[in-house]
Amino acid sequence: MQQRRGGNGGRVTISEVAERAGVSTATVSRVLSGRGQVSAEMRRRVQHAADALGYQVNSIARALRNSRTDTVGMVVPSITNPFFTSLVESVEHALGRDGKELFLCDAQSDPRVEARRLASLAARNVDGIIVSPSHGTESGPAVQETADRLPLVQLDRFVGGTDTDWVGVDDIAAMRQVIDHLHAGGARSAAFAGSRLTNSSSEQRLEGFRRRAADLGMAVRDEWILLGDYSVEWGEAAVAALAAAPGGPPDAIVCADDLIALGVTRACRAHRIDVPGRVQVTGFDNIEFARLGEPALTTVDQPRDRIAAEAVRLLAAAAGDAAPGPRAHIALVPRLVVRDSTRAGGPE
Amino acid sequence: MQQRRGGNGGRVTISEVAERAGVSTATVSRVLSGRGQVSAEMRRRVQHAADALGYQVNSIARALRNSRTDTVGMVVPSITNPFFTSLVESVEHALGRDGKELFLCDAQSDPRVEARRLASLAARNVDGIIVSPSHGTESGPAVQETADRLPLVQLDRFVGGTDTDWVGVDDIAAMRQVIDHLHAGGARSAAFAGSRLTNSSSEQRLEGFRRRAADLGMAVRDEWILLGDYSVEWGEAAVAALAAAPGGPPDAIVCADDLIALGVTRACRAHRIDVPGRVQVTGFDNIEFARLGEPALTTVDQPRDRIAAEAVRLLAAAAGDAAPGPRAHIALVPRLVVRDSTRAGGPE
DNA sequence: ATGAAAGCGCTAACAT
DNA sequence: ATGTTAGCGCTTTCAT
Repeated sequence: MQQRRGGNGGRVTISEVAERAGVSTATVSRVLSGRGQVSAEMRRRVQHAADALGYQVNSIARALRNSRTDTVGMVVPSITNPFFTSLVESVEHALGRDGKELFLCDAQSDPRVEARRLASLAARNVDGIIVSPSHGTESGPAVQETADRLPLVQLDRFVGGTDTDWVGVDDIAAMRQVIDHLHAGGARSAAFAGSRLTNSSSEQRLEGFRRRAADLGMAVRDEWILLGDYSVEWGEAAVAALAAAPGGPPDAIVCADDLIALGVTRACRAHRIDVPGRVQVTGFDNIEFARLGEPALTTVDQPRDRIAAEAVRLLAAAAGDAAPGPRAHIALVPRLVVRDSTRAGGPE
Repeated sequence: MQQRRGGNGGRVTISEVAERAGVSTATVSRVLSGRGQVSAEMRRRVQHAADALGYQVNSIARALRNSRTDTVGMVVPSITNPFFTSLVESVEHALGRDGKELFLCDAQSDPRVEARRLASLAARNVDGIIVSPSHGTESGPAVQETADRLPLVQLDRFVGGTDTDWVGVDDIAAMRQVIDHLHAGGARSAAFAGSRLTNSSSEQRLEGFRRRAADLGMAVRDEWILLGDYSVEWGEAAVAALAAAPGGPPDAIVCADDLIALGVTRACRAHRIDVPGRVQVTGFDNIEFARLGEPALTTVDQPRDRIAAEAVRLLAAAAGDAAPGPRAHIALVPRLVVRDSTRAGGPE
């Protein structure tokens, strides 16, 4: 076992390797970083010495020198939200193909924490930042400041008043599919359970819901627009409110994400409201647990791998350019996944 | 808006601040890092210049100089497993109190990926590493090598043949509680649905299950020990196997984690096996979704905040010491959470 | 109290 | 093809 020494953690440096191999540090560097011309013999000797000494690069030193870290930072609103973790997984895969690593931070749904995380990622010289802003307006300043310093792309959510790349889904189009499906299943009135309008997903989804419901002449009462947060608890609370109202709940409850929908279906069971018989319910995101609900959730599947790939591509492009180039806003159209919480069968 | 320049991302350095304030870089450093004696006047001037220029430390440079990064690395087997994400959340909180940040990596349940992540964390000079090893034996070499270089504590899972600190739960004691509860509910035979024995949690939990079931004279047939992976799918598959066997499933199915248990209860619904009437089911971890199962899961609640706090404490202690000191293995006794997937009511 | 200067480990001109 | 050397941005002796 190796003994820990010095402030360095007892790390072997290239000069030790150089000394042992009887060459200069430059040669060692050339061999180990694989750049420049070195003879086979030198290469062998250096490699041997490095192995014998158990040399590992110090990427801090390398980063200082290169001002590149091969690391991308990512900030998500909540690491316990399964949608974001699967998005993280997709991003990691996309990054892996470029030999980059991910430095993940949790904003704890708090713009102040988020601002700290962004600053600290910038201080650590990450090569780029992927952020899903936790707040629709308050996240703005920190996101913009960060974007002014290094490549940044917003993912899924978007914060107003910022000028950056963005990749996400077309919430309006998604909601159109949802409402059409519900309507085909016989729904003539609908409620919306979302989060307080502090982020773009929620806003856009509500907007899409309103628009298409109006198009189809579906009844949407003001007291059926229920805004809380992205959580199971909130879904449960929403049903309690809906059930208590005179006339009972509408024909459908459209949820802004699957967590809420899971809470809604659970509460419906508790309140003995048949789903989808009495009320149809839809989610959004298609997290793994969506299919486990009772009944399994009809929901909108987000193309996470594609979203992640586009984000990584934009970042790489931005890193290459000297000048900031024009911004891209990429909205992918998601797909409706029909399960058992809605009455299947369209017009045909 | 600021323009990006140079290889540096156009960052302001202390020499620019020094020049503007008309002082030396040493003074700037003293002011900004809050160390050393500086007159109030100087402090003011430097602070002013730094603000005007929008100075932010370059933590790469600082880290190279200090060989300290105030960052802790964490590696988990799977970032999509809700148990690990909530553990991450707890660790972040604990770290936040020390002003440290977390660099989170996903091992994708693959010891080779895990080894790469560990090496890369070490290369980035994190101050310590918290790892939940993905494999019971194959994770060994990489974990030990890393532990030889810097403070490391294993969390939750433990890999054999390593000499490091560890914090987790007492799986044997936990299983004892589970089996006693099941037995009190009338179970006289039991199956175990876990993961292949490639990690300590699974091994220990099976061991605890076997021991206590034997103590109480519960029937445990070999074909009732079902080992797959920690996933909902595996839980579903396990029930299919159990239901197909002559005589049908045993009185209880003990699961090594909640994901498996969620799959088990779901499959029981599909197979019209009443839970807890015909079969009692238990989970492990108490993830958020455990209470959402149908029926809600009886499970073992892991004291995540406590586990995280102990881990951070051990890391801090190790960072302080020059010599490696004796190892600590801290096993916390978890608490059984009784819900609807078991027949409640103990002996009394 | 302040400044000059060395150096953390690495890489890339620039020599040879 | 290989070596010499000058820094990347910061902190910290050591002088003054």
